[in-house]
Amino acid sequence: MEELFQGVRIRVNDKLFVKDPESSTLGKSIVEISIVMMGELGFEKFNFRKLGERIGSNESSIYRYFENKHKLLLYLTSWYWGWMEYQLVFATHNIAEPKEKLSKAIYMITREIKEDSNFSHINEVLLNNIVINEYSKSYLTKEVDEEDKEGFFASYKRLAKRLSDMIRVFDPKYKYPSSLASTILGGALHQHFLKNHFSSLTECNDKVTPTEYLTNLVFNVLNQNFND
Amino acid sequence: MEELFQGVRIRVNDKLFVKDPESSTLGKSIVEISIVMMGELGFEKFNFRKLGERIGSNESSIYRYFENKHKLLLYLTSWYWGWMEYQLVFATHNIAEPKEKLSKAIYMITREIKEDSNFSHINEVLLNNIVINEYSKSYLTKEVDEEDKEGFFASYKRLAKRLSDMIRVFDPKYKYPSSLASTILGGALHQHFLKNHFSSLTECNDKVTPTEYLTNLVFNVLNQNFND
DNA sequence: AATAAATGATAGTAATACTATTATATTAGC
DNA sequence: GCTAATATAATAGTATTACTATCATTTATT
Repeated sequence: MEELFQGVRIRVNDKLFVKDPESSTLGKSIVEISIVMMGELGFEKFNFRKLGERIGSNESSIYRYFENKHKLLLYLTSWYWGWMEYQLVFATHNIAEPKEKLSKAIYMITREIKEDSNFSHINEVLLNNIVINEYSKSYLTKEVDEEDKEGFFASYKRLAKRLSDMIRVFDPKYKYPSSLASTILGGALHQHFLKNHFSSLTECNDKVTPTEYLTNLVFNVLNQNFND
Repeated sequence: MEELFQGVRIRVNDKLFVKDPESSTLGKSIVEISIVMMGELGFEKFNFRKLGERIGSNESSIYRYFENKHKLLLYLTSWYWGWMEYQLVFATHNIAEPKEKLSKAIYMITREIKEDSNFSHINEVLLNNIVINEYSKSYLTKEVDEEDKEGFFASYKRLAKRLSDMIRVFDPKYKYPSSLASTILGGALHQHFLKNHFSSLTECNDKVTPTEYLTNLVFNVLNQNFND
């Protein structure tokens, strides 16, 4: 799988940056190190001054790439969901059987990312943790509707659409494919968070994965005779 | 129901405040108006200076009640989950039949709060919206583990426990009662948010409620013969 | 009326989230 | 190899936030 990735670039809405960070060494290191630092400090304590110090660059130079840290978070998470969509499509495209296809999709979305694919300066393992801990902060804002109109959440929505389409194919009678897709996407992040911080609120742990829990959930919900 | 509430007070972990806001008029108006303003401005733009101006009081006086706005958010959401637990217990205590009991519990947790119970200075309709939009910010922090040890999330955990217990009673063989309870709690907030801001990601709307979706989900998941 | 407690007014600090300006380094075209 | 353009760095400055400290005044208690 790795080799094919070499030639692929994840597209991100270009309104999310002032200057494309992929277009220069500094830009790439802003993205690379912001992922490391946001993971270490959390979104609130992370800022451009600290990032500048760490990469040996000037705060003002970072502002030439990203308007502010909110936009940077949107960029990072958009990249992540775009990457996830690619992973999903790649992993499922040759599966014809609807159940197996959906099952694989759920696995791709709910698994813990454990190895960096190394095809770019972006570490997906670290980025996965940022998504778990910070993603909801990117849309739980007063600006969400405007930003949605600008297409800032497009990659997430595309992914959700693909998943709900697979649900529809598997069980055309099920009435809530979009809601279920959202529950899988949101629920996976939430279960990963709970297993790390609120273990009493979940059965998930080292042995029982969010994948296992959510796979069981989805296939018990779907294809029932009493979808009423 | 209303009348009984008159004599009840929702208890909140007293480490969440410096001085009990229930103990004075100023304290109550801090809580009351912070709910209004946090709803209007969102958590990020809300601050103690603006709150002080609005209630005609001094910023420094507010700091005598709450250390900072993060603690205030924890206070408000703890109150909400404590109130929700009370509502849940009250609404289900006389139901013996496990399915009906669980069904009622799901309704209580997932419904849209539409009327203020008027038994205090706290408007539950507005507070419900704050919980939908801001709750996750209260725990998606680097301090979550310490704060959990201090018991700041106790009321949420108690509620989750009650719900998972009802799931266990209804279907003792089901392997993920805690995870499912978390999914109901988190999923309900998420579906309400989606219906307001990302309608393409959910079937929920004015006609189809999150309650309907989640009730269907839970009873399809539970009591299956193939819980494997 | 005396005392304590609560609140208000004012000022000040350190950090954040930028913006603007100018200087210097790097790169690209000729 | 020189020139011009572009990118980055350095410095300074502003408005706002998130407080803390101090002292004055109001309100409640005995």
